[in-house]
Amino acid sequence: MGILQRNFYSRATPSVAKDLLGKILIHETKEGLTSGKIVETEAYLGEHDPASRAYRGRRTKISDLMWGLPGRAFIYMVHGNWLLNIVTERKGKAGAVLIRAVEPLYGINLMRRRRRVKQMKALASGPGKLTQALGITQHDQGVDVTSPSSHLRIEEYGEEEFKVGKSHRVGVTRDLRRKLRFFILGNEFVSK
DNA sequence: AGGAAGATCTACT
DNA sequence: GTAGATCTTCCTA
Repeated sequence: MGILQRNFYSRATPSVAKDLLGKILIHETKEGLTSGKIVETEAYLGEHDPASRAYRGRRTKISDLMWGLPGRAFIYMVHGNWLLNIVTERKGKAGAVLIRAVEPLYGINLMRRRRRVKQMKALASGPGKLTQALGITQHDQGVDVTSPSSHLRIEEYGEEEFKVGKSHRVGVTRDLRRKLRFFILGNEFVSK
């Protein structure tokens, strides 16, 4: 129980992606606290992954984070949506896990207000939806999710049995042969 | 300047 | 269930 330590993130990216399933993502703002159980993730590898921001070692102001300290938030905008990733691998090696969907736990009324949708299922069942629901923006760029004092952090949950499903990543123009999307089988908050 | 980007919503068949 | 419009930043020309 408790918060996930840095050594959790300082491992091979696909393992981190799979092991983040069932953990709790928490975000605190002035409006209140919201949290959800992670039910879907994707692994983005380093230099050899054409879908990765680190492809061919391409460094920009924000992709630089991917080579940095594991366990920090890495956020970027795609089609008008903020997407939340967590940096993986040891410092100096690029990698990140995209959080694609969470099952709402606390602050559901606040999420409803932010998202303006009726269906619970539509609250956070997608990478752009969950950042809206939890109020995550570029303002959280680089935040250390392993720190108990962070307003954005990830904690362990109780023991829980579930089966992990795998597939190719969603929406990427050039994917790898390997299946790098992970999700909790049968969970209704998975994006598709 | 202009286009690309791990997406989402709407309005239909 | 699917196609199409629209979303907003950042990066490259």
